[in-house]
Amino acid sequence: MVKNSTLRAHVEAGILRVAATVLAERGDKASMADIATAAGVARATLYRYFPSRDALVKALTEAALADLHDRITDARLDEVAPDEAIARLTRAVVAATHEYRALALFGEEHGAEELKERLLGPLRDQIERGVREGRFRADIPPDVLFALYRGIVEGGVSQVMSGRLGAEQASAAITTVFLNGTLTEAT
Amino acid sequence: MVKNSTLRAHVEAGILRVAATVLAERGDKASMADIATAAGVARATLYRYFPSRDALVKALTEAALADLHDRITDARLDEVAPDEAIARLTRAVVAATHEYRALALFGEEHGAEELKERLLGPLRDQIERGVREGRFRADIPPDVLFALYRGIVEGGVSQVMSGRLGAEQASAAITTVFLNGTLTEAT
Amino acid sequence: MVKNSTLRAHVEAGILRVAATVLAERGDKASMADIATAAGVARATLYRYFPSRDALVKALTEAALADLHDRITDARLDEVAPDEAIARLTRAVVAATHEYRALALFGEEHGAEELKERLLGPLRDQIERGVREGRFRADIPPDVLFALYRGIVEGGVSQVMSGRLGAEQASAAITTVFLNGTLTEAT
Amino acid sequence: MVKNSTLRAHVEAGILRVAATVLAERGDKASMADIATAAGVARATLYRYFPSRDALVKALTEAALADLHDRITDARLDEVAPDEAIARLTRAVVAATHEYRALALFGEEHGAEELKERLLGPLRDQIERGVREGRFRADIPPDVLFALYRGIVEGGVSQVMSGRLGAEQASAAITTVFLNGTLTEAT
DNA sequence: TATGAATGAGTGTTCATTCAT
DNA sequence: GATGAATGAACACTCATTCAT
Repeated sequence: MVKNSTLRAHVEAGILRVAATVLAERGDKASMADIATAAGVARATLYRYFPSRDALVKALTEAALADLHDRITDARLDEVAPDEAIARLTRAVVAATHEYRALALFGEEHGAEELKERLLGPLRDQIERGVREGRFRADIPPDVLFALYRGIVEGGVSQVMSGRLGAEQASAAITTVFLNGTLTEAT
Repeated sequence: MVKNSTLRAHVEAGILRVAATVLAERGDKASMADIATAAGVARATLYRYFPSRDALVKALTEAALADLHDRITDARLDEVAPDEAIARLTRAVVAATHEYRALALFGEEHGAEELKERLLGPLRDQIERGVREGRFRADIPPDVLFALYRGIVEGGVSQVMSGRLGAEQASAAITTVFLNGTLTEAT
Repeated sequence: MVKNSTLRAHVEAGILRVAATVLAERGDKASMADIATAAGVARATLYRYFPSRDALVKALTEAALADLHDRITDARLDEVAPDEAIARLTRAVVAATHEYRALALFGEEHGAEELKERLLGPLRDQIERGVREGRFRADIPPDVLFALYRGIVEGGVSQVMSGRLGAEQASAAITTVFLNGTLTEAT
Repeated sequence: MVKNSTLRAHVEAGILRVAATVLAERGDKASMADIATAAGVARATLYRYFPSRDALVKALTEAALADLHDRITDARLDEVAPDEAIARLTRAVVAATHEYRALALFGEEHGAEELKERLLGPLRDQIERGVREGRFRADIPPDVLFALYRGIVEGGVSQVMSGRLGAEQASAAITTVFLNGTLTEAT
């Protein structure tokens, strides 16, 4: 049954989608029962697809990161200036995060370290490049810039997730505030 | 024993300090046992001081917010321009947050709503004032600016808490990035 | 599986039976762990069937009272003289109490007030009827007679539960002592 | 300090009195804290007088039984007929039980076995004597008569404790029902 | 001596996970 | 393959009891 693996993949993806939503809504205190119910399956069935809570979370993380990976790869970051690269990255991250409600991905929690590094890397790289090329201010260490950027992104995504902002608007706001700050010309 | 109440207050404060650290580190999954152990007391003793988990969290929230309240009051925000006000607020928030590891304060979770509003209010106010007075860009709604600001602050504080940055440095970075962005003049 | 609900009901009833015994033996200090162990299930399983201690006690109460209700209804009390009614009631109460070890039912403790009233009512009624009809002594208020009757029944049931007496013997003893006292004719 | 032991005895007696009340009201679920508070002393002080819960209960039991013992001794049971003996015993038991709220004394629970036996003995003895002498019905075993008697007494005492009946009335009702039953002559 | 403080051993309850159908 | 049932390992909280002042 060639179809089997495909079917299973579909169910898996569906569960992951639901799980992402539930975890985003109820936070880490969402129980497996909550997720199973929301997904319309029995708890034991949920365990058939993901043999443990960790496995589920890891799968969720990987899916989100894979999605993000694709978007970043598509962005051809090296072909544009660092600020445009930041703009593209921001759009990619906002879109992926919104898609998977996976805000927490940036945290230290869950496995998938290699994958995560593969993704956080480009972000870091672009900022470092910008500093190196003199486009970004050098008075703040790149690490800090990166941390602040992550913060802004989380703030912007939270606006998207609460429905107060569209993904495009949020991306623009994040990008422009990070790049240009909030003051008017007069500064 | 006049000292008694003071002594108790000291122990209480000590436990709160430890609890703040533990909760910041392990998150909501830190158990009362964890906190008690970290504080060097038996679980039952912890319950002597805070009769329930909620009471502990609430006390923690209130202590942190009261601390922050004092700092903000001291800052005389209305007597300076919005950007200087932001600078002072940032310093106050970073210091208080670092002191109490109370990152979560900005979240929606725990009670103490009135107090929290009393504190989030000034932040919001300053941003709105800045927009109104033409110091801050008007192309991004104040709400969004506020959310992004919250995000940057969280990012900066995380740097402080991990020891990679001093409070003063972090405050400066947060402020300057929020106000001026990351691009060099050439933009 | 039509059987499923029935099976669950059987298990429930079994647990209730055991719980009644344990609670009767160890009193209110019997823990849920005690009950679960006695029932041969894990504590968590006990909670599957009765989500809280209160729920268990309430279910137990209701089962016993329902049983007693049936027996009393079957007794057609109004069709016989008060003393025969007392005899029948006594047999019903002894049997039901023995069955469910539910001595405590007569206490004030647990919910199921309406049901309880439906059951204590007939007892009270028969005694009052007996007094009204001149069959029972009028020099003792019906309330008191009722209280004494309850006491005798509890005494008799304790004999049954400790195995020193059969239900039928106990019922007869209770009835005859209550109705005729312990003195020989000569009185 | 000769007075010391006397003073201590007074405090002890006072605590016992309060403890009897509290235990009667709240049952076995009354905590040491409850008792200490009701007695107006700190928990630790309560423990100074009674080094454990069991010790307190045992002391309470012994006090009640000693009181009862005195009353029974005063009753000169052997000098009167069994039915009069029952009447006197009933008055003694009701009074003592009411005094100490010590209904539970008849139970199997707490130590003080020898003392208890010294007291339950006379009750049993009188009933057996009554049977032997042909005053009490012989168709019910003395053990059972005794159990039923205990039940009636408990029922009557509960009326006294709830204030619905005076001790004298209750004693009379208990005695006459036990001896003569509830039916009118016509039986 | 009297007491506030500290604590170990439970209790009720929940939840992730396994098993039998 | 899907599910209801069962369970062990926590967790929040309580209480009888001990200790230091």
